[in-house]
Amino acid sequence: MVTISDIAAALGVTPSTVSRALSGSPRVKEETRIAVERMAAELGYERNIVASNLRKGRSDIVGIIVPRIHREFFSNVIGGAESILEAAGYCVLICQTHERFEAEVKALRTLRNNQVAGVLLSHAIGSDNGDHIREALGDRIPLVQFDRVFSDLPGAKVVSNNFEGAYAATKHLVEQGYRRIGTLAGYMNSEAYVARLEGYRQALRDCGREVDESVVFIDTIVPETGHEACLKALDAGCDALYSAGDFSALGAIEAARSRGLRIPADFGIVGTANESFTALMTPSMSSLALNPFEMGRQAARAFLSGEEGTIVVPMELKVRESSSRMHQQNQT
Amino acid sequence: MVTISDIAAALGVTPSTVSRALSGSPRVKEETRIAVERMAAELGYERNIVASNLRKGRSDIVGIIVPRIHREFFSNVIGGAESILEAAGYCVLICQTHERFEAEVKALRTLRNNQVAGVLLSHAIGSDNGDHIREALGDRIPLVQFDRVFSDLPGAKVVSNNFEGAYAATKHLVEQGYRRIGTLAGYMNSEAYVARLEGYRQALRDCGREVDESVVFIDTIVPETGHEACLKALDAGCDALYSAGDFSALGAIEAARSRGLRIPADFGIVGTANESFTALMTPSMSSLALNPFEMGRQAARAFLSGEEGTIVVPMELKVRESSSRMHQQNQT
DNA sequence: AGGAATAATACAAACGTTTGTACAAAGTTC
DNA sequence: GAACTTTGTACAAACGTTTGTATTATTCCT
Repeated sequence: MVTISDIAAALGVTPSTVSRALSGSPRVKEETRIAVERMAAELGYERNIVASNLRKGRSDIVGIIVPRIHREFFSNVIGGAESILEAAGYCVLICQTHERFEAEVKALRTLRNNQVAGVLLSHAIGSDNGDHIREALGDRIPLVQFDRVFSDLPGAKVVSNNFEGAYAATKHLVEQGYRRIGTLAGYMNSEAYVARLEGYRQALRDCGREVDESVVFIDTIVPETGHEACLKALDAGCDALYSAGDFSALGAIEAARSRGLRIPADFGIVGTANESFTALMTPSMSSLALNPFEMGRQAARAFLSGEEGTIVVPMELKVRESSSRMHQQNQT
Repeated sequence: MVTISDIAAALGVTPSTVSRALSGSPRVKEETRIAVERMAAELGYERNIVASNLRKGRSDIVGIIVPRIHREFFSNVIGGAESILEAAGYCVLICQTHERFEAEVKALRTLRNNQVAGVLLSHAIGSDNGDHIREALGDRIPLVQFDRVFSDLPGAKVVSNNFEGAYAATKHLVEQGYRRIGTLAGYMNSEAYVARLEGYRQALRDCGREVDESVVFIDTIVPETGHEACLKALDAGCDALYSAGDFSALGAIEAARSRGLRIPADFGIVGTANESFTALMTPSMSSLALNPFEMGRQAARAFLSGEEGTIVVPMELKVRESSSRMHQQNQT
């Protein structure tokens, strides 16, 4: 491996001059800089990033911690973040938590020990506060949270307008003429789900419906729990559900069908996340779309700019067959 | 930050002893090791990985280069690899190429400059040979290729049994009574697609059909190109297609429907990759399933073991509605 | 031209770890 | 008990870069 010392020796200057020349310091003469650059190219020099990082105390790596990389939402966030960070000269280190608190702690430690320049994080369901995050990162490593955020942590946050989105989805179900609308609410230690639940409640109130907590089903996130909760909802007289996730909605649809109900005539549902299968299944599933790619981009930009605010990325209600009782044709 | 020197000072030993104690060298007394470990814990010491990497000349980072992280196949490979590597104490640096040669070169350089311990790679469509890979990695950084491999490069390779899989898929279409079976063959600079095409051809021959190259459509990989190619295939009298990708198959189904054909009665299709939407759409799409998670695991294991062979991960034909003309009920 | 101000470079110390070699103390052998 | 091995530590250099300070060369002014 050729080092700056090799270049320095070849040119009869010192390594420090070479270093400054290569990093464009104004303290080296234009002429010298050109000579250094030419020699570097000739010798095939490439900066040893590890040594550079050691000296500078930080790296050009940005860590991203997500529950599961193969979830469509998260892989798109990562894709969006990467597109910005890569252009800014950073690279991306991915860690998965599999929704487990311990894995999140370990990932944070790994990133800190690698002296990452920053961390983009969507916390595990298993974490119910951000103390471990604050402790692991200290105040030297900037943090940007996205989607699932702890609002008491410092740093930028990128979220969807969950309240407004769930509000719109619920109102849509009301407008479609469904009588009794329950919700599959997800995990209550995530503020995103809490906000969606609030949006659901507010929409019902604003439409003159009463909010019946007996048809609010929490901890529903996978098809199995969605299925189970839907059966209870049907028993409680529901003819529609707003689901805070698409996978639980999938389970709910199965459940409704197992009772012989027609969708959307007898039973309506709107999911959340706009997973790609929602548009392709039959009946196609209405879903409250997140914008993961844009969230990733915003998170990366927030890291780069160092600004601390909360960025809201709007959601969009995709009305499809599963909730279109009134022959609306605004299918997406 | 507390360093080994701090520990050494606190204990009245030297940093070298602390270093050896912490890495479990037999050259330090059990007693000393315990004292060091206790003091390290007390002071909250954590090894500076960057410094360690610099000294050792390599890091505990494994780079993974994929065309697109948000493609289900690749994100699952990454998930599989990560599950093995994480347990072995490595972490994972992800780079995307977006199918572009230049981006692949840049990613390789980034990884090399970060002194990664190894690289797992599925090359971009835009790369038609592996010279840049060999050059970038030299013989110091081990390479494991998966899915899309250049067979002339050294190092382990993890592939699907593309030939046998495509053979089975094509034979299945024959057995379902389709008369004229074309193929959407994908990109011919990827050996995986070449092998699938060969499997398709061999199956037809073995079934006593003649291979008609005019219904072999290459460079079909997205819905749009699949759609277009399918129209041509229909014009050429095809009543079935084996598609080397699911997305092109999706476009093909649209195309067949646009001609008023019923699926699978008038037109049959089998895709490849078993993307999650294939099972959920209507009619559900038969697909030749890859096993990306397992491929990722195998690639990671190959890196860890350092063995050089080719590992074949079997594909599985998922027969669903889009090719089930004969009332077979082996739906998955 | 002599001195001050400025520009360009050299020097040297870090960053925190690992590891080859040297060294001292303890244990073994005859 | 002297010579020799074994065991445990200390010493010091190295990994390649960055950066504060010192030094030399150049320019500018009166």
